[in-house]
Amino acid sequence: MDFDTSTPIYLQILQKIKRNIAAGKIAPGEKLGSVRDLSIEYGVNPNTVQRTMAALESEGLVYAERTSGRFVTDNEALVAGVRRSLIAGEIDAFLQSMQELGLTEKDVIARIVEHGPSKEN
Amino acid sequence: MDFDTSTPIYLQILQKIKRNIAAGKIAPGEKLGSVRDLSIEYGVNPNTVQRTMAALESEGLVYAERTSGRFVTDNEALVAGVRRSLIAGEIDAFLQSMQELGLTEKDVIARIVEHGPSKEN
DNA sequence: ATTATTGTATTATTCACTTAGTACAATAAT
DNA sequence: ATTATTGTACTAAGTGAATAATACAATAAT
Repeated sequence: MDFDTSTPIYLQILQKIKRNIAAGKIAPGEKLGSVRDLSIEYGVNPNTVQRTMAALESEGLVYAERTSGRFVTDNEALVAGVRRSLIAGEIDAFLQSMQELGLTEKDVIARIVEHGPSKEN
Repeated sequence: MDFDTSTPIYLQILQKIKRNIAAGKIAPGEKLGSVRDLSIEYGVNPNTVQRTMAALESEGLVYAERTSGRFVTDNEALVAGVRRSLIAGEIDAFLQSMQELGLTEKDVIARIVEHGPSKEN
């Protein structure tokens, strides 16, 4: 994984995992890699991953079991809420940004349309 | 101005000014506030503003004149290019993010459409 | 010529993030 | 019982960002 030097690594990992949970890429109840394994996977210090996990736990998105490992919450309502929150927040920020740069919502929609119909799922 | 603790302040100021230039809020050739004044306006150390300005200069967006102050470049083509680049980059990032969260471009457009017309909520 | 304003440079200090290394605690697996 | 794997805690060191406090350099205004 490639990190942006202008944002703390533990936050970048946090956001990545958070988005994966919100998107369902990591399902509720699913087990995460161990702190040690993830630190290797991300190429960072185990302490950094530990910090990420502490933050994710304080949000209630994951929980630790002493020696079994760490798991995504089973609270699907919470996950759904996080997803909605992420989407709403990003849309707001995006539209405001486009407006500041002089684009109306019509302009934005036109740009998205011509952006190229991507493959359907 | 309120800063995000997770990104260097000098970069946040950089992006804000850069966007203002791209949006034409600060016109080509227009004078910027002095380092000292801006540091007060933003509530940060003059050194921090100085660092921002050094970065903006390395991008060619502003230039300094010894005692007159600092000005936005007269190169309108450069400014226009920066604007296009910002817009294109943000649209790409936004659409990719929405796709990751499970929204198609149609979904996104629908959300944008229902976003604007309803100022009442 | 003097003054004020501007950009610029320098040194020191504090703080958060990151890494490194080590150790301990709990429990599933053997 | 022992071992391995997991989460967790701790100390030390290095780095970049931000602040604070000065000082110097250049020139427009007076």
